[in-house]
Amino acid sequence: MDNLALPASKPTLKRLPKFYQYLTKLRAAGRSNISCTEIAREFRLDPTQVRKDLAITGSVGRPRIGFDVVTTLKSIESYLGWDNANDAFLVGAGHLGAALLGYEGFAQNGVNILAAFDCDPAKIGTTIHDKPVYDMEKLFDLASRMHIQIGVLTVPGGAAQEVANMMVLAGIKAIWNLTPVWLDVPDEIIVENVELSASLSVLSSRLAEALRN
Amino acid sequence: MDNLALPASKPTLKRLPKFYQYLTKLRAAGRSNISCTEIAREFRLDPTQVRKDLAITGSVGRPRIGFDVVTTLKSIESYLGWDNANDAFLVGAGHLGAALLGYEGFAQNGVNILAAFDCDPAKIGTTIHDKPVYDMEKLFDLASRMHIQIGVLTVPGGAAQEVANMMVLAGIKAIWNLTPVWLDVPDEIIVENVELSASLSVLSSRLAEALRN
DNA sequence: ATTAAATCGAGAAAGATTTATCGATTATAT
DNA sequence: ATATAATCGATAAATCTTTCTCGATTTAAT
Repeated sequence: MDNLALPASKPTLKRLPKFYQYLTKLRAAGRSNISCTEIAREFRLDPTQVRKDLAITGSVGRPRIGFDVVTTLKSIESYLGWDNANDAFLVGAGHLGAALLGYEGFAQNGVNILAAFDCDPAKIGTTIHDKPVYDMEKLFDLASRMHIQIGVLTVPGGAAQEVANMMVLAGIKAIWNLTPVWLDVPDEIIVENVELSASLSVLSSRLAEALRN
Repeated sequence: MDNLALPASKPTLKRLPKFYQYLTKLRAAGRSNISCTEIAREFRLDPTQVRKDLAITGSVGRPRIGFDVVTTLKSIESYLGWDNANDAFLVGAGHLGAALLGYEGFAQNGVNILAAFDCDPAKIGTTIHDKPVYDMEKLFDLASRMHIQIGVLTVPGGAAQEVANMMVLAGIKAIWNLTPVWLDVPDEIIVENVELSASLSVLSSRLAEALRN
């Protein structure tokens, strides 16, 4: 398992999980192989694009046959690092946090949420979707002692930077940021922003434009 | 109000709301103007990029002074169509749906959620964050009669396509899709996908790569 | 066995986005 | 008043991403 792993562009990284999900469905339906052409049709992409994306994961296809479904699933899993999951803490057990605690996508994406943290006494000590909710105060201590690598940030915007700082101090390497706040963290910390506001804005302005014409 | 509105690229459309949020903070702090250089520093972007983005909205700056905060906020609002909000229905009042019903970002982004729909009898008839929850059965009827333009999709993946079809039939023009499912809808329907899974996957694979080195 | 059709992989071309360059403008300091 | 430094706007260059082209490969049909 040498894992030379070519670097993929962000767009590629975003398409691969979609292919994965689609391939999973195919496997369940008993399909043993699939062509790039067909995957491309499903997602309205260019077949070459799909081929290039899959090539990065190390998958190889055969003319007239396509790609083996099971092998390709394994290639994607391995390329994306889903085969050895990283432990994560979630901070902010509000509605969004609770939604994410019940999100089955974590396990599938190589992320293993161990616990949630909040400062609301009503939530501390309870469990949400079987995950314990601890006092915010314990975050630093637990995260550093358990060598947690990923932090999921679902606190209100006002607290985001402060919590992020704490995560960094506690040794967390990557932050999945679901707040609308741009986080100021050291360069070596990986931050992925889920910009709900930005996405909504794209929708609303595209609609506004469509309605003008 | 001629609104010739130059078309913006998607990246631009995603950056503008960030600038907006930042400018809002500046306004609250009493700042009257800001340079592209400073905005760029805040978001680690190229100053020219920021200038181009703002230029699209019609904002003009002055050398040595920068952009007027209040005027620029107005330009962005107007460019993104936030000044005349579109009505929306949300379908799927689970945790994620509930989180979004309480999300103050909608109003700010030109989207006005009027109601939620669900098929769970325990939820039907209640309100969540002051929004009524109606029976799914009523979606088509209400959406078509009220000329709802935006649908927010937070149902489980398995129901996504079916609900999307119903939205389209009811005359909805734009779908904000928070399910991991790729929706097959007519070309003229605007779909914005919030790919939680994809975003998480980017995080986890970037972390996997960082840990390899 | 031969032909035809589908698909692959590699590389070139096109398109989109970001970054760099440069002259013009304007507040601030001398 | 003049010089200086910051910033703007426009254009050009560079980079990144997607799409196109084409020869090679492989199954299925004749």
